[in-house]
Amino acid sequence: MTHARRHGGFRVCLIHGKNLPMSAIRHALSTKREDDFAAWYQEVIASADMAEESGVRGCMVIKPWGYGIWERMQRLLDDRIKAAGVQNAYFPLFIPLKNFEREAEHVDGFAKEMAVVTHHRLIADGEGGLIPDPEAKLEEPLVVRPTSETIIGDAMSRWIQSWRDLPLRLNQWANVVRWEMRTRMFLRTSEFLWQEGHSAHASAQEAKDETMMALEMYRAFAEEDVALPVVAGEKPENERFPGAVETWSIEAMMQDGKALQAGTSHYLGTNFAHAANIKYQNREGRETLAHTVSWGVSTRMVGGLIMTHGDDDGLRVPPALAPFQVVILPMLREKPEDEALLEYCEGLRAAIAGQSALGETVRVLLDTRPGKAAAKRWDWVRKGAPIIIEVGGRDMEGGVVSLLRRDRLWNMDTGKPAFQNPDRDLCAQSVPTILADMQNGLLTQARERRDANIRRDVTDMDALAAHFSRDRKYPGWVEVQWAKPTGDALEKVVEQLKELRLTLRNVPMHAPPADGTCIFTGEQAVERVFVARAY
RNA sequence: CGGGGAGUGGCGCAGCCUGGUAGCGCAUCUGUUUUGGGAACAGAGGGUCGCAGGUUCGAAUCCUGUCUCCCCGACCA
Repeated sequence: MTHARRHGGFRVCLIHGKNLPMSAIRHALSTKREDDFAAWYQEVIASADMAEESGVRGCMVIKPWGYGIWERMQRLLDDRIKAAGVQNAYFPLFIPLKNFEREAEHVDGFAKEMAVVTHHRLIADGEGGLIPDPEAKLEEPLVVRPTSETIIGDAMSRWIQSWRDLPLRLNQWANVVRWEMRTRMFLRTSEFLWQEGHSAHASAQEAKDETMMALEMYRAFAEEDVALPVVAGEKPENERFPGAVETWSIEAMMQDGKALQAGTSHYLGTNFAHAANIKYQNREGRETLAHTVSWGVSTRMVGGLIMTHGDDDGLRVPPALAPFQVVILPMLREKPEDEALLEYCEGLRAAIAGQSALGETVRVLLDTRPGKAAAKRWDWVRKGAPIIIEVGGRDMEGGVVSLLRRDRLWNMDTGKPAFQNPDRDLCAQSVPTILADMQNGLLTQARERRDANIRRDVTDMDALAAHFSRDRKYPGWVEVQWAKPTGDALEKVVEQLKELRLTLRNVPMHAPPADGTCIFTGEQAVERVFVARAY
């Protein structure tokens, strides 16, 4: 009985958030989350004008609104990276094939998904087409980078001679290519945009500290900027980055209960230093291998934002990331009185632009494109602009405006948009408060939803299988206790989970110590680990 | 890569089985009337039917190949 009730509770909690009178409301999207989450996700992207298919396998065109959100992420994360003392640099797109041959695990991990450049010229095929010129075959093929450990390692080996050269801490913003079997916009594309941090250190401890520094930076970025509650923890051995000694991640719960790995930080030990010959003379004059670290966050974070904050009316962009936080829509009539209205709106725009919210100048757009305000309103609702302000002649006469908060879109009594009508000047002053409240509210809402959908009382495999049975639409996550098996024993566990379409996510950092038995082996448990379906 | 589905104006689809001048809805443009709120009416523009071959007097339609997208798996920092 508890089960049935919980199940019902989960569905309401995961998708609706609140019990709205759904039937009375005409939503801005045609697909609801609870009806078809995957179709809903794609409709949000299309109707918010974020991205579209390109015709090139697995590659997308990121449109201004989607790219604007990514640029905001870049800005805020880059500020954090620089504040941590890491410097930006740029390394080549092409990596010599032989670089990958030096680290066995690394090549195993990536060989199956690499794009390779083999020719440097095209010639006519005699039938109106072009083919790679057989005469222009490269001596050594070039790999389009799937990640840059090996080429940055080359540079590090040249730049590091002495212990005085350490630590060397770099970051690059770049695109990478991984020839994935199955792609989904933003979540897994053949080409994606990211930042990759790379550092070399004198000691294992210092390198591990850097690994944790990056992980904590990601946690703060996710929660404070993206309003994405995450669990930071260590990945189990089988989920490690190829060639890493330790892989840490931040994991977020999407509204369908699946887990999304939203950022990773790897302690690479001396594996890559050995492969790339990153050595230095220590204070005693002895040649020593450096310890290296890498960490990355990608455009996948945009997908996580959509699946965390989107609703049945489209996207909701957290104010910190919104390219425009406030959009003003004058109700233009193509008549002489438009001029006075525009002047009134311009006054509002200037007043809002003079405000500062979340530590930055408020980003406000006065949308004067021709068209009806009501039609444009729904465009901005679907795009997820935090505050939409409509202004008509009657507002102007009364010295007020019509303000709509994207996080409180509907008046649940009337089933209509929940407009407020503040005084124009008070409205401008209240914008920073509203934006801060919304940023905070989105995080709180997502965190409560996540916490309500984590179970910690599952102690045997039958109960686990029941919890994740096929008729459970959105089962969320389960935190289990385990004996941390390794090698073949771990493989067996992974196989068991695979049959349930489940994966091990991570071992949360701040969990209470284990006090039970291992759900997989029955031995004394040593720690807790999250089990979930994953993207 | 395995199984399933689909590519036809910007978007969503019908037509294909049974070959014979390319259609519908939304969107767009123009005009009129409206308009405190996701307008109505009238008219108009826009497609070599994913691409390449083949069969045929004639191909969106039949055949072969190929590319792309979606779903389920497998795969996946």
